Amino acid sequence: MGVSKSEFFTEQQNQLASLFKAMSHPARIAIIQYLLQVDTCICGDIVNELPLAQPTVSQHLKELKNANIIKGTIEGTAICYCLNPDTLKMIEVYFKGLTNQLQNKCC
Amino acid sequence: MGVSKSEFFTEQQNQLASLFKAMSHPARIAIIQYLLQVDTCICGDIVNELPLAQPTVSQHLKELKNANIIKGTIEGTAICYCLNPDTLKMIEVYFKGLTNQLQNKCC
DNA sequence: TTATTATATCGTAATATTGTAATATAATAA
DNA sequence: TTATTATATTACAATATTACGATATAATAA
Repeated sequence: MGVSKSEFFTEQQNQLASLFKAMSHPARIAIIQYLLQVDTCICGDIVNELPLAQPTVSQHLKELKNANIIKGTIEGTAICYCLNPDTLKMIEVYFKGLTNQLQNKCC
Repeated sequence: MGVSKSEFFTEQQNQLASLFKAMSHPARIAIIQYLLQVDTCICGDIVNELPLAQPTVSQHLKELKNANIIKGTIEGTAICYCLNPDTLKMIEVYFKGLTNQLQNKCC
């Protein structure tokens, strides 16, 4: 049916799934890595960095913004993009919790 | 077109994207959390833990197995499932690297 | 052998995602 | 005002995902 039965899962499970979905495309990973690589927020040359048409890149940026992985602020005609350290830190902490819990148990 | 242009991205970018895609559904997050919660590998009651039909759960388990997030070993008529600590550790390390790099820069 | 039980696969419907051309918007420049 | 430039939105085609009924497989039990 293509529809996730999200109502049967917890808020946290749905939120984590959305976050990972935002990172589940190589173009969006490439955007994250590019923003990490450059020294500062980058104003308006992300489209040129990717092998995709402008509307496609715009769509990917929108998904990353909706997931709070990046922030964009308007700067004249351009838009300055930045990673959101809080969200990335949150994911790191989640996986740290996972691996810590795993050490005690298992297989 | 519904087809990712994966050939234009690096191997690492595609691999990370696949890994996150495997975790981009609440049912698969629920499976991960359930395997973490129980003390040991769990043999054959994952279907009963989820609000989804057996073929659907089987499909989700297959995706997690393909992504190396869980391992399954046959145990008589049942299958014992376990988290794969290596993969989870790898993701944790990736995000640790991200947040470390972020501290020096930014916004 | 014939159940029974657990899991996988197939087929398919409903919906979501990806990508782009065309177009719109919004800020500044001439 | 009319360009120009940067980004967003719309519309749509191609493909992928999600879910499940029906069925297959595979191990054990009776």
